[in-house]
Amino acid sequence: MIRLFNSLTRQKEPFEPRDAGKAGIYCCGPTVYNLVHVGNARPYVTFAVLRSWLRHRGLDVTLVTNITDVDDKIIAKAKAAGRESTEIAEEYTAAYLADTDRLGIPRPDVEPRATETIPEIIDLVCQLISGGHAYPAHGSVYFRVRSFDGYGKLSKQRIDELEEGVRVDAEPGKADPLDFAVWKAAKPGEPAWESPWGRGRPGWHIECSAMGLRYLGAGFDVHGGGRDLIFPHHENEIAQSEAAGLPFARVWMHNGMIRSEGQKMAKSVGNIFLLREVLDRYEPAVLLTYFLTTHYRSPLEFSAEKLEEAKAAHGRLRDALGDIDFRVAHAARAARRGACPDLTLRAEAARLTFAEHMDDDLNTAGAVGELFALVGETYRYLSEVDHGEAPLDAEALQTVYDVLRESLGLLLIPAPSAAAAITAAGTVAGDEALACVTGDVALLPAARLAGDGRWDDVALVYADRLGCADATYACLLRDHFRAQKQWSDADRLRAEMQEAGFEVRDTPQGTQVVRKS
RNA sequence: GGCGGCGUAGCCAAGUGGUAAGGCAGAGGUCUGCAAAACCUCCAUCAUCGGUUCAACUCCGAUCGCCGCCUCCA
Repeated sequence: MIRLFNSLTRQKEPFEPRDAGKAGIYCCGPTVYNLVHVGNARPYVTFAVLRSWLRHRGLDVTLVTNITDVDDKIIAKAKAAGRESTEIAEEYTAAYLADTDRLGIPRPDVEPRATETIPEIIDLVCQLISGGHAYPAHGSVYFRVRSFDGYGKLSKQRIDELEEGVRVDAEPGKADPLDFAVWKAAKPGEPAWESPWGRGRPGWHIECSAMGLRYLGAGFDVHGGGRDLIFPHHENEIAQSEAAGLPFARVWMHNGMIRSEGQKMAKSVGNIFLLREVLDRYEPAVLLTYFLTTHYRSPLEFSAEKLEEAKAAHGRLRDALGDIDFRVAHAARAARRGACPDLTLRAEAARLTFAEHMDDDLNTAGAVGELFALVGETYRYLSEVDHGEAPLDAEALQTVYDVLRESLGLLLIPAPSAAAAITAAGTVAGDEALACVTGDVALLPAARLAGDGRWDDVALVYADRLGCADATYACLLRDHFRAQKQWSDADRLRAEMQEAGFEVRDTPQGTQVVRKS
């Protein structure tokens, strides 16, 4: 049973989709007036993983993430730059798509634009007016907060208390300072659409109501976004939709804030790190590991140290995958082979525990922890195998490998494929290795050059091989040198391989390489 | 002032009414031609103070500290 923490009720609840077997999720997307920063990216990752998990659980999931491409901030930015606001919107929409694509997570199923939803927005405003929940004034239309009994049910605020804290300058047409615009009259030069109230544009909030209802229908399953959107954004979305007679989202999920130097990462604070800058320095898998090793509702500190930690942590998982694959490939060389039912059971147990964590309000941190626990136990077992205390069970190892790989896949963390991560040194050694190496026409000169100590030329030959992610021949040659105790040659070759982007490890089964990340 | 959240080892971070997963870092050791990886050992009584209970870190209350929202904000 999947349980999700619902911000509306402040507790975990069993997830019961509106339509059996389906799930509709709406995740607040960007207002396109700036580049995406790390904090912005957290919900995108969170809800992509939620979709992934729900699909794994057999649900037909639709994830909608809006792109708000008409808004005061876009207009302000355009004015400041002396450009058209549509131009700004297009530029940052493209940047948003490009940057999030680099994260490597699959796109939402629907990515609607506010500007493509104007008719629905106008319809919604009309309904609100006819129901007495909104009123036109000076070409704008305002939502009458006090007309909706449920106002404040998400943020747990009482209207009277909000009233005291109002800091916004009262706009001339507003009947109540808390009322908010669902439609804004356009000033000259601003983007505008014809409406019953004159030319104008949607207010902030209304576009999400319209798009959520349009693509997922009334009473859809999950609405998500950053915790900072609870008020007023999400509160207002609820008010606008439900006052119009359309039940809105049934479960609200809010991710915690990313912090930098102890404060929320925000443009206004000025402590942002752009997603693209981070991705220039770290591969997506590292950033995803960083995000997912903390529960989505907890605040998360962002720093270089944290990323380095995530890199190291991810490295252990990646290495484990490579090591296990290597062992399976070289199972034939194990001193003793046989069944190890305990390891198989352990792997299956990990699969279940992983699932339990994921079912429990998407506890990715606990789930990843279980993966690490499995890795630790597998290494312990492997160490026993090396000491002759246990037989090598290639099938059990394969099961571990599969569990790790599948699990990472469900978390959308890229795991290197077996072929790319590791290339086995083959099943020959000593003279056989040399025969194998020299038997390869392309490598024949390399071996000779190596024999003559012409390492630069050898490197050139290997560059081709290594470039295509295949270090098999280099491994064979190195095994040969090691078998002949030609240590300086072996060391030199290792250096070349490392330079070509591989980590090199010596094992009883031969030279093992792992592509560096 | 109102609403909400958090406080677990050097750092990060899961978790539970019955005596604390995991990661990073650190110390020592094993393996190893060297290296790397790995393995072994060591490293917390869960902010503080009360209360409930056979039993609490986990429930309740108070205190202290930090953070978020109430204005744009993922």
